Amino acid sequence: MDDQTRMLAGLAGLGGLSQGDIGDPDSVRKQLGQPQQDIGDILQQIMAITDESLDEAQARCWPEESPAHWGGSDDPTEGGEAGGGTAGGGLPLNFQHRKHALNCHRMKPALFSVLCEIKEKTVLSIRGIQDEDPPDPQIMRLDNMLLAEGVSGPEKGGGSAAAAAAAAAAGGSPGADGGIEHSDYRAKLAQIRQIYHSELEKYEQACSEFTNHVMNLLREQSRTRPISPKEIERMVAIIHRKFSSIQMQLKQSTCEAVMILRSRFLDARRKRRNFNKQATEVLNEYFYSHLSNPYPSEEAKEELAKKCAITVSQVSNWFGNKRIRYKKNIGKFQEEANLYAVKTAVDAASVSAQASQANSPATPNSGSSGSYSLSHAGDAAAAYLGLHPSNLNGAGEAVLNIAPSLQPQVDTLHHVTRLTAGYEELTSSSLYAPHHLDTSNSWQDNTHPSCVTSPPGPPGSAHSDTSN
DNA sequence: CTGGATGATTGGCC
DNA sequence: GGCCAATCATCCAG
Repeated sequence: MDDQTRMLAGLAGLGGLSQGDIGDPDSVRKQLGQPQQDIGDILQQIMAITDESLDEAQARCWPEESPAHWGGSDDPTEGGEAGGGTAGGGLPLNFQHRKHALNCHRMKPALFSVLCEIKEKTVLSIRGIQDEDPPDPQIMRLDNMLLAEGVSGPEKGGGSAAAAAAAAAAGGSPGADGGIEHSDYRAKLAQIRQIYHSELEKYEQACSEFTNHVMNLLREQSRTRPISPKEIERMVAIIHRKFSSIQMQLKQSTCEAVMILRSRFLDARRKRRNFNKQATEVLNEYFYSHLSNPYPSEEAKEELAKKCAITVSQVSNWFGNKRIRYKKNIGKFQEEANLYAVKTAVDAASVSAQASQANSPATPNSGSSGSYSLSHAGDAAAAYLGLHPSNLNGAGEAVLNIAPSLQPQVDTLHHVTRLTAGYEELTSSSLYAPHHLDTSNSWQDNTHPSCVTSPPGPPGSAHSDTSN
């Protein structure tokens, strides 16, 4: 039998096969019988290549450097030559021979087309199972965050802008060491950024290398088994998905690193500095002179902030803390309150004295033009020195129950209050009426006296704020 | 080193 | 949105 007759016989044998039988090499061999032994061999070889493991295939394809060998030809038979040539380096000789023989065999195109037909059907069944999915919202979130933190954005500006914004948000006193910590933060952020980008680059490189490798592999295999371009595309998409999940891990850990860095460097609590003495004094003066309503307006807050060289939110924080801590333990603040009341009064006295000198003595309230007016002094006196109606004797004299060491200042205060508003005004005004904190902890309309010299503070209320 | 003081943050409420 | 209350994290004097 020459080649031609063998081929014809082979085709005739093949024609008798049903579609299902073709899928089974054993049944093919059974039906072909001994005379068509070579066709059975061919089939076996095809199946062997189809079942070829990835490692074997890799050994065949990977050494090639130039993509030129798989690009050109549409003819599978021609591909054998090209494939054999490219796979030359380091391949077992018998393998090359087998492959070459298979590719050159006259039966190969016929068998290949049958395989294509089968593949077409099976591919149809799996097509549509996995189509391109929408962009992962989580990875978008991570991207946005990295962009906002200045890690994944443009090289310059993003990071420092974010750091500056964070530093501004942290507030705090403009200490000299703030700059050092800030630059330290930027340096660390830049380090994270660098690591992130180099890792990202590595992943991208690895991804494209692996994609190329798989594409080469598939194209190489497509010469001996049917692989459509769509399948290759799908495979590439799968690879990209896998790598993007790795990228997401990288982004996640980068975000975590940035968060830790931020909390370490920019958390204001970690940079807390006590306000300077002057600032505390200014705030305390305002607080105790407005004890009836220690809620500074926006304008007052701004003014205090300016005076103390702190931010408005720090003023708000300070008043929030002060109110709550004062309320919790009035007894503890008694002495402080006395001191500030006296101080306020003394200040008022000096203002008043200046005013008296400057103006007519007949204008006793002329000193109220300062930041803390004389009415404040009266307010303070009423609030802290017990100028409650019940504490006034019949002659309108205040019965002051304060420490002996404060007596000189109290005398001054007496003087001041006589000079300025006078007891009548104080007692008839509503200044001290709302100074009291009631049991419901409301600052206004309370029941217990504002007299800080005899505070009814909760017995044994030992400052629960320091529970930590 | 320790405990109180204090500035800042957070969560709930109105 | 401002305030309160609880809490955290740090400062600082003893």
